[in-house]
Amino acid sequence: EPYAIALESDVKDVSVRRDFMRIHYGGNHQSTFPAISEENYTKTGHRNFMYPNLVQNPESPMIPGAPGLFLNAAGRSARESEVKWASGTYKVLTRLGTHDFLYMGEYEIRPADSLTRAEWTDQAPAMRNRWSTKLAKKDWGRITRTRIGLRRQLKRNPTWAEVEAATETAQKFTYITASDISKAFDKGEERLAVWTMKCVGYDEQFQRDLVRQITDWVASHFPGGAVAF
DNA sequence: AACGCGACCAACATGCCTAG
DNA sequence: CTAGGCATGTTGGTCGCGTT
Repeated sequence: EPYAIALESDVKDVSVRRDFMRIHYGGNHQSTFPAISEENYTKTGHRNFMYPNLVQNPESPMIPGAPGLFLNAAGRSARESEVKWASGTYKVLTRLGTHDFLYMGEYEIRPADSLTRAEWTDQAPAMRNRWSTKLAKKDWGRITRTRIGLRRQLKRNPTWAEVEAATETAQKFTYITASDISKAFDKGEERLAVWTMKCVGYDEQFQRDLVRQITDWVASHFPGGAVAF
């Protein structure tokens, strides 16, 4: 099932920093799906980038061409949620470590069944912890917090319409803690939505450009030389 | 004591978007 | 056109814990 890539490994295995990607291809240096300006799109011809990290997405591809899974707290399954990432392919660069994003290939991202309760509890504590604390704190955790808050009030699972209605109000359910969230996932009341990531191509020219540019970039930013990129 | 690892915390800047 | 706010985050530091 992995996509076969015919590119010499000393080119294929060269990873880059987000700072470098921001400067050469645009987008902010944090987002998983950074928005790319028209200007940068015109310049590079690329605007579909995806930068998963392995803590929140332990099933991200780690080897170019390999398939993977992308997780998201959508409050409902990927099949039920609004259509995202349906058109076109994405250049996936997985964060393998600090300053270490590696191009995996061109990926199609398609809805799948949500993570089961068992699949959640089998995950590493660091992964579950990360999701719980982020969902408690971040704006994008609001749907999950709302569902948990409503479940408490109603003594039953809220409908999607009820969740949507609640997000129209000022109530952001910030009193729902990371521990509350963690318990809700442990009980299977909340589940992470899942998308499959399938490699359908590999942009050799893109990777060759990265290698060529990163060499110059690192040389100019780290004149000492002995800095991993 | 030293070391490695993970958890945790706070600082961080820049491109992009939206409101005016 | 400009100003301000936002971004499923990254980074580097500290701390606690268990191992060497």
